[in-house]
Amino acid sequence: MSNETDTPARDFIREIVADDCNTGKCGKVVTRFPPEPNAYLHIGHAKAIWINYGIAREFNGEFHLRFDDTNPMKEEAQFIHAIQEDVAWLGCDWGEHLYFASDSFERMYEYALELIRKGLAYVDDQDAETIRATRGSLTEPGKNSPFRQRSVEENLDLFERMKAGEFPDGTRVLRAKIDMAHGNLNLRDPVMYRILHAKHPHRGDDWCVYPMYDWAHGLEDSVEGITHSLCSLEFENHRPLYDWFIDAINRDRPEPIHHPRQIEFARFNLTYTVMSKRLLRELIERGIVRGYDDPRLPTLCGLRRRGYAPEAIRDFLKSIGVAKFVGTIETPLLEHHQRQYLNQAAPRVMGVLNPLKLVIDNYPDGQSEELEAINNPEDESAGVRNVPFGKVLYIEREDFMEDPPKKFFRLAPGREVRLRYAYFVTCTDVVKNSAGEVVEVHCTYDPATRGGDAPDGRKVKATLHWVSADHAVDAEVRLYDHLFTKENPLDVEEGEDWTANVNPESLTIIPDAKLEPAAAGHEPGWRCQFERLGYFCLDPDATDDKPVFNRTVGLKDTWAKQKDKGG
RNA sequence: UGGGGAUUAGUGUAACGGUAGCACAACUGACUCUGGAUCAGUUAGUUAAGGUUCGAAUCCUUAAUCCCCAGCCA
Repeated sequence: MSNETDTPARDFIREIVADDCNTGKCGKVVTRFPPEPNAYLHIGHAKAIWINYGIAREFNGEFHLRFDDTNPMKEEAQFIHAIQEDVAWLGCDWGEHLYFASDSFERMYEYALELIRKGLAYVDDQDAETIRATRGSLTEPGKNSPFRQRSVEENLDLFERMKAGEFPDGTRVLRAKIDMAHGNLNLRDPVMYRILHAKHPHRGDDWCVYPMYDWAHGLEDSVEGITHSLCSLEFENHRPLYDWFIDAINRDRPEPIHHPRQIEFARFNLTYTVMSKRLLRELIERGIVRGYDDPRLPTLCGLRRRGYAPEAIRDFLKSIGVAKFVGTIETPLLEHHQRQYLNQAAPRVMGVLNPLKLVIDNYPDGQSEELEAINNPEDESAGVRNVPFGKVLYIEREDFMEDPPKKFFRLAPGREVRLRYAYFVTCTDVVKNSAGEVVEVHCTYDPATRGGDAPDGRKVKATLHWVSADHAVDAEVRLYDHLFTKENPLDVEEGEDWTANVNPESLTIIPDAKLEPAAAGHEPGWRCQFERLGYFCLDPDATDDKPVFNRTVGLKDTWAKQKDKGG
């Protein structure tokens, strides 16, 4: 069950927002998620989305989705669609509030003109290299541009001509006139506009001067009436500039524009995976994974394909909290929330990954019957189904041992176990191939135990899942493990490639798993539990005659742990 | 030698001058027609040193460590 109905935790941002509401500093709370349409979203973005959406919802406010599309060199329309799909899938509804920063370009341009007229911005003819060279360093002040003292008229003229397309890319920029000696480098006459003759995915060829993030972002927030602009920690250094720009516009302005409040929170790292755009792209380009939606990736499309439920992702995000400490979350916490949710929500089914034939010698030849099974022991409303049973079955190879150790409760020669929802069977014999491997297990069954209980009250230590050989559906099953073998994938030897820790066994494909009929006939994205094995999700690669399942997450397995400890 | 942040069990996160709590992980045990789930329990923490105070994770001072910033990226 999802935890979403619990009272929300009061993190430091929610306290600030609540305070601003109580003191009348803001009316309706308005937040936003402002992705740049140049990449797929990952679980880290989900935190930002969930904080912004969650706060808007809790305070009965508004949540906006805004594309921060100020750099046509990097942005593509395909991401605009993919991002909307992911945000919607997460369950964050922006309603009518879909915006594009580029729709405000006209307004931003007018504001820029205002700054020029106030002598707070100037056109700089220096090239990028010179600007960088004169910015100074972390410990040394920068130098003023020789163009810093241009007249307002000249600046106005030049900026207008920049916009008109008179100058080639990179020849001029508009800069804010602040302080070339400021300790915060962002305040050393930051660039506001650069010339880019490029086709914009949303505005086409309308513009050839494009605003920089710092100039644009606060204005976007202001235009939309954002009250709390919640972003990640690396923008802390930019807040003084965010505020400076809006204050500069409002200086001597009869009608001041809205001034949102920026608050920063920490991103997080996840063990055994990477989240940076660059690294994710490299994994794909080098063929280490199949694409952005590879189920081993922490991208939202990857998690979706893997079978992660948005409800469970939200529970996870809630559980990690909101603070200013950049921590590393252990992947088992993410998995815990998937199990917790799926345990309530996923119907059970029986499937055998590594089939071993089991023949019931005293069961009549050619006979079969149907046995009733519970669809979800955690949810009575899920009802029951019939599972076909016969003389020849498949059981999990790991569920049989010819020479079992003490703590092994499952099937072994002479031992009686229960076949789930079916009968008690006792192992009487095994058949081996020439290599000495067990290829067939022979048993007898007790007809009196039909349904799974013995009338005489005798107990068995184990219950096995099984599939009738005559009725089995063949399926491909993909098992996933961590993409990296180390908690911190980037922990590599000096000089070693960063992919050195890629786990060669992160994907195991089982081409010939056997499933009960109820596992067939579903739509991609259908989630279920294979009893005793884990949660699985139907992959889009599935065809009509061959289902393909991804293992979302395994069940906890104390026997596996036991086994590991033993040797 | 600059500016901005951070630091509470293994990992996250609460405690807002008054009993350091919760979750995950780990470990016991109970129960079980999933070695799942559930239930009960155990281990384990305030970066350091001073100071203020009846009382400090919390306030002050100093130090240590870590993160971010020198794009015409966001």
